[in-house]
Amino acid sequence: MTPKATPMFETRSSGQSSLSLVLGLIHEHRAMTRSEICSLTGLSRSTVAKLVTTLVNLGFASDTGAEQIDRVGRPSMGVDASKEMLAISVHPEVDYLEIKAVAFNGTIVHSEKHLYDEPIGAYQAVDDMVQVIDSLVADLETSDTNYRILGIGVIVPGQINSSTGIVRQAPHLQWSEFPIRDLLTERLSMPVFVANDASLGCKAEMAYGAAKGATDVVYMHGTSGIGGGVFMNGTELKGFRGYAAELGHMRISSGKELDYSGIQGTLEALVRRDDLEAVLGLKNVSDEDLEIALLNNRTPESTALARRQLEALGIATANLANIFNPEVFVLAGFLRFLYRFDQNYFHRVIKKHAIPAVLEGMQVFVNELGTNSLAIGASELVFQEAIADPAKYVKRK
Amino acid sequence: MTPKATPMFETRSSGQSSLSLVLGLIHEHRAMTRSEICSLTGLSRSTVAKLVTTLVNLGFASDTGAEQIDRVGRPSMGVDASKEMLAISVHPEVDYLEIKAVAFNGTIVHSEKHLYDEPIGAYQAVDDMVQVIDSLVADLETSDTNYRILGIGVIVPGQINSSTGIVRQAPHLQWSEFPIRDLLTERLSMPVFVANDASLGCKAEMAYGAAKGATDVVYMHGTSGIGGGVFMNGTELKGFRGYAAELGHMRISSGKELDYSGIQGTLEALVRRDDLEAVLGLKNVSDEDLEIALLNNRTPESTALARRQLEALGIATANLANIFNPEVFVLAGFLRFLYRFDQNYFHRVIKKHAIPAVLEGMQVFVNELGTNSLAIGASELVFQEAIADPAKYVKRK
DNA sequence: TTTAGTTTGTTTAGATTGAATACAAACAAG
DNA sequence: CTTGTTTGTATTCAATCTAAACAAACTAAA
Repeated sequence: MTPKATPMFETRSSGQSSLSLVLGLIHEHRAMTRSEICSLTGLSRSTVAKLVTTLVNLGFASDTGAEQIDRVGRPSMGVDASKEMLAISVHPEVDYLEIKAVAFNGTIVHSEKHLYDEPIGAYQAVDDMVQVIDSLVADLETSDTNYRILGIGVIVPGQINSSTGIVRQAPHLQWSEFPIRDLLTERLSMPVFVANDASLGCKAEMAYGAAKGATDVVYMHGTSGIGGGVFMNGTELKGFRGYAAELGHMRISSGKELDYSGIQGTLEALVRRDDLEAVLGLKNVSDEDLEIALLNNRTPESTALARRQLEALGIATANLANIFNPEVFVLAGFLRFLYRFDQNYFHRVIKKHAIPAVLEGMQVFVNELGTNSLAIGASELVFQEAIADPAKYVKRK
Repeated sequence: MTPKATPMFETRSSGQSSLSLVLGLIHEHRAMTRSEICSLTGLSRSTVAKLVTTLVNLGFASDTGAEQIDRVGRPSMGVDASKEMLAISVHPEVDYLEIKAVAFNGTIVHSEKHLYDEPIGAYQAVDDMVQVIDSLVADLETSDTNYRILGIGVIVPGQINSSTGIVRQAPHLQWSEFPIRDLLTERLSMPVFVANDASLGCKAEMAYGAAKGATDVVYMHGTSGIGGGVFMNGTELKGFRGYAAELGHMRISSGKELDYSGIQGTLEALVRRDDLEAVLGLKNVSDEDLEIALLNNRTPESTALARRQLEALGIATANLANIFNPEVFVLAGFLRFLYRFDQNYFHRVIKKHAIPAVLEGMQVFVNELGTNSLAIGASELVFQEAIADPAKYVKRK
């Protein structure tokens, strides 16, 4: 008997089913009525009824009574996204490890942060993650609510090969070639997903923040370096190996400044948080403090520097506008207040360097979501997987 | 009665059906056996039999007898892509108008080229297109073969809004804001599709040329300016309004040279075909002649210029590698022989400016397809639409 | 030549999904 | 209390694809 060849394509039965479609809508809206589902999906009432029942039985949603009032006709019954299905987000950083639990309806059920005095190695970090998650799982199991954990989403400040789950390079953590996904999967016996921090920030802003409703989004996040996330036509730009959207390394000038990767004239080399702190006489301050100082204590020097950085950022933005023709541009991290320092100047720079057609209808926003943005993005990694194949996740006894 | 709200999503019945899947495979392979379809799609033999029968009845494919030999087992029956279903490609350029007819199995059935002594306006061009197509259609109707024309694909050297079919700006043709799709649809009563030339070149190279099999491809085409096409994860990068992939306008230097759109330091301003011609003492020569001159008559001046241009092209390529992490990079037009002038130098520049991870496994190729590449790309616009909904196209009597 | 084994085509009988229809239920406005 | 509107539910029907059984067409080996 010849081994059956693996099909190149997915056939109907395993494709995007209506069950996924409805579950995705419930997750996105947190709460909705059956009739809303009908009109949004175009499915018939009988089909929606059957699908919702299935989802309730699987534990992804809960039936609420009829609640709508003040309208002609029989009130439609409500469906809520589950409060019990959870994703756990894990965020290792230079000086802390943050763990949160996010429910399928978007609420943050749990949050803890462990500070480190000194940077720890990759293997030590995994040990710590396992320990914290194990004890969190134990807590949740004994809780009154019947929680069910669908998986883990790891937020990594560095380059990730999304298909293998290997951290290729995380300069600030000083990790490299570290197979974090497999290590965690092995020790936690749960699905584990790994992604870059900027890409998760973008995902979250698109789902619930500044870029809500947009399908073509470019996101830039300024921390020590500049990370990027790009979604085109609603799907993430990953590239061949998953290293796409390294926007900070884009070269825009012939200058000789080096960025964190030793490359000349790049965005990251020209727009530096350190330089902004230095010109204001600060060091290692929080984003909040830096924002206040930058916007309120304007000196000729700080203005000149901010202008120079805004020009570089504007040229980069114009380049990205020419390349991607995005609907929305989101600036996060310190780029948020660099932008606010002189929005008008920034837009003038863009206008000078982009072709007019791509600027029509393009909007620039700063991030809206705050501290929970990355955790929500990480939870989406887990939830989207569950949404794609809800039948796989049976309700726990 | 309330008007039924338009569904946001497509439900199963209108989604990607197995019929489309099989038709797409037949189109791609030109000829294949039923059993190959089974193993590639994972569909059962009975389903494949039914689907193929449907496609043959619709006229998209023709049954061929069992032909396979020298293997154990009953020979599988063959299916050929139709030789009678046609797409017509239309290519207006500064000094000519080229019309070709491409069959569903990829063969070029007809080709004609009309030269112009002087540039003609957009409306005159449409008049000419209509006239040529009408007479071509009349010819095909009276032919022995029972041809059926599915639609028209227009190749435009300029920016296209793909959703509205309006030519936003075609600098060489001197067209702007020209609703070419609607004008042609109205006068030809056939489906008309319009796309940018570089994007079609990329599509063709991916389907049948240098980038065959790749899903993440960046393509750059050098003519007078530099056009680009990008496909990520198998789908074209279009952006919000369809103006994405304007790669020639990417800024990579702080120099003051202006490109065709009056923007400083862009790729298009630094890598110019005119300059190559000038340094070799040529003017308005064909790509073939320029290639021979450049590669064979190397002078210190031409070498210095080619090196400068290769450096700019390399920096741009590195930028695009960082942004897209493509699997394959395709260089077409005069970039083809600029690359061949000194491949090693080009690769050294890339290595210097790109982060190492994105270069792993990335391949640089020159275009493989020749003169018919754009026509094949344009025919794909038409055929992909037919493949998506084959039942819509009933067989002509 | 015969026989066994392999692969494919064909027929038939389900399984699954979702639409359409009809009817009942729950509401607002007269 | 009636009418009109909207939603939930049950039943029927159509479309799509699988699975299983069997027949057909081939190779290879006895």
